[in-house]
Amino acid sequence: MEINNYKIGEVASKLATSIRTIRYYEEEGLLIPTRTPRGTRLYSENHLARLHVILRLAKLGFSIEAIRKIAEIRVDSQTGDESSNHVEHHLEEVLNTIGGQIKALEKVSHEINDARRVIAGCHGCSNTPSTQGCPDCPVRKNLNDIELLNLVWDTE
Amino acid sequence: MEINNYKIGEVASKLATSIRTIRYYEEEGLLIPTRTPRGTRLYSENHLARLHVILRLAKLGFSIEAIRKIAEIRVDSQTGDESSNHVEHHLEEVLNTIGGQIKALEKVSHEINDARRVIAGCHGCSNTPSTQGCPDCPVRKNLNDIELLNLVWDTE
DNA sequence: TCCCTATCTCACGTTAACGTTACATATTTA
DNA sequence: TAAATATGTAACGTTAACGTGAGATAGGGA
Repeated sequence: MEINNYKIGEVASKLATSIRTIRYYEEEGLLIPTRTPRGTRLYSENHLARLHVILRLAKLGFSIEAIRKIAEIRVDSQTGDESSNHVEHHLEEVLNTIGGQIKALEKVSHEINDARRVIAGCHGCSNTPSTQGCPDCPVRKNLNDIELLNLVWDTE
Repeated sequence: MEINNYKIGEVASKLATSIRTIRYYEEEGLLIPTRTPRGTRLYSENHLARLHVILRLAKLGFSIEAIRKIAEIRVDSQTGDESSNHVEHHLEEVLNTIGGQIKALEKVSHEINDARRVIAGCHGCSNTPSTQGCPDCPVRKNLNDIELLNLVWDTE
């Protein structure tokens, strides 16, 4: 079915990654190409699609191990009900982790926005705890509500 | 104002991190404690709040360098308009990056759910491209719509 | 066929973010 | 005050995810 085969150099430039990375994923068992009789690696369109997913996940911070476990869904889901439940459980975990990550990122995002606004309203003083010239400093007043401000505020 | 001071061991257990990590952040200039005359590190409540933010960001994948740059907001926002604009620009970048990360994570999350559903509807066949026994295999039919399925599908 | 670029397989190098002794003080507890 | 813990500095070790040559074929165009 698939007619096109690509050599590793083409694959690398097509997906904007490095040859070493592709070979590394092969060492890790994530992407096994076919070979010419002489040993040159050949990648099909399927390989490209698979590699694209791997790169997406890697960029999001998934480790090789985590990607490998996600890839094992099919295998395990075919080997009886118990292991199938095990896989379902693992997937739930993954989804929960991702969900938590999203929540945490949204929180940080909001805090950065809030912090920016508060700081903008404090052009006069120097924003240090020892400052006496700005007793109602908005930064200090929001330290408890906007946790990220503690990073901006000088440590005592 | 702040009365409580904590030694490094207390801080580590309070924030569920390691002593080495705290000292490492100090080496990196992110969290500078005061010292007793003899040299023992002392951390105030402010230090704790600051460390908590650092740990949150680190857990989200922010590098030390990225955290440092966020912490520099205050400093730079006080040094004239040009650098202030520079900081604003950097913050926009950070927010865009976070936003993109959130979108990408949501996409993966949806794909995992979709993939799970599709695979569940394919208990019979072996899910490999060479399978002839399942010509209408739902996995193959969704390979283009649900990119993550390419990771689950055996590579040709 | 000659030449040049691409690929191959080792195998050592690199960076971030800590972990892990080792050995010397400091502090706390019995 | 002695013993048990905690903390200090210094420095080498560790892991993941590649980067970077070295030296030897392979493949494609003039």
